[in-house]
Amino acid sequence: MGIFMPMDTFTALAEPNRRRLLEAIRQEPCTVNMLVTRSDLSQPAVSKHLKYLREANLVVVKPDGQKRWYALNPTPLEEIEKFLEPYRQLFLNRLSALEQHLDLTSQTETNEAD
Amino acid sequence: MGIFMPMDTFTALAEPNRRRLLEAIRQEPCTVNMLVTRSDLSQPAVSKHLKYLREANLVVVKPDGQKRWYALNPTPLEEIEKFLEPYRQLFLNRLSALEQHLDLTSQTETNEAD
DNA sequence: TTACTATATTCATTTACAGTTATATAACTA
DNA sequence: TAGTTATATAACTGTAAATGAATATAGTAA
Repeated sequence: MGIFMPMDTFTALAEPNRRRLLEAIRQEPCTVNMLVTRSDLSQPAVSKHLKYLREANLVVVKPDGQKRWYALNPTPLEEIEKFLEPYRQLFLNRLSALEQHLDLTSQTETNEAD
Repeated sequence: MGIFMPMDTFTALAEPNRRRLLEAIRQEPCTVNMLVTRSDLSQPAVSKHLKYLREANLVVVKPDGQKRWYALNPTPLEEIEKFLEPYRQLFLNRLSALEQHLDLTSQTETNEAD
């Protein structure tokens, strides 16, 4: 009864099997059967995951006779990239925000004590 | 009575409210009440999301009297970063794998036709 | 002690989704 | 045409998790 909500990028990537399917598709366009063979999933399971990846716009399909070629559309991943960007600097110097905060705080307190 | 499975990084980030909480915590360490004020969530809701972020090891807590300071631990985000890396090149030249594949295919077919 | 503040947890309800089996559909082949 | 292949969908079951209300816990202050 609720309105239909297509799956977003983050949710689509939350499922490990979907990440593996996407990895396979990234390396080369795949038919459903190729993905069934290369995963340990049943054919309906693969089809259902592909449906979500389609909703998230992470893959595109090209029918070719009986087969349907699934190919990567990396564009939605930019959303993840953009989210991650402000954090990148942080885990590069590998110092937790709490440690940094405490360092800055004690620094400030030291300065104020001067 | 299944075994306890802590939430993984991808799943923790799949919830939009949790991403917003993490954004706030990234800018500066926050108490729960600060996060309640800055979000439109109830206190129990915030506490529950923080529990998941703790399980995913994305935040650390420092008790300070009644308050509990939540700070960012960016380390688990490297997992996302690592996953994203092979895709980055792809959405930089902004050409879907299917287009590339078709281009290469027609190129090859043209060559074969020669 | 009591009252108050900050935070966490429990409980009940609902929703989303993963996996399976069975079936439907469409394209191909003989 | 019938049979087979490739894929999708429906129905079902089980489980994780989102939400809200009520309660519990722990620290603080009087």
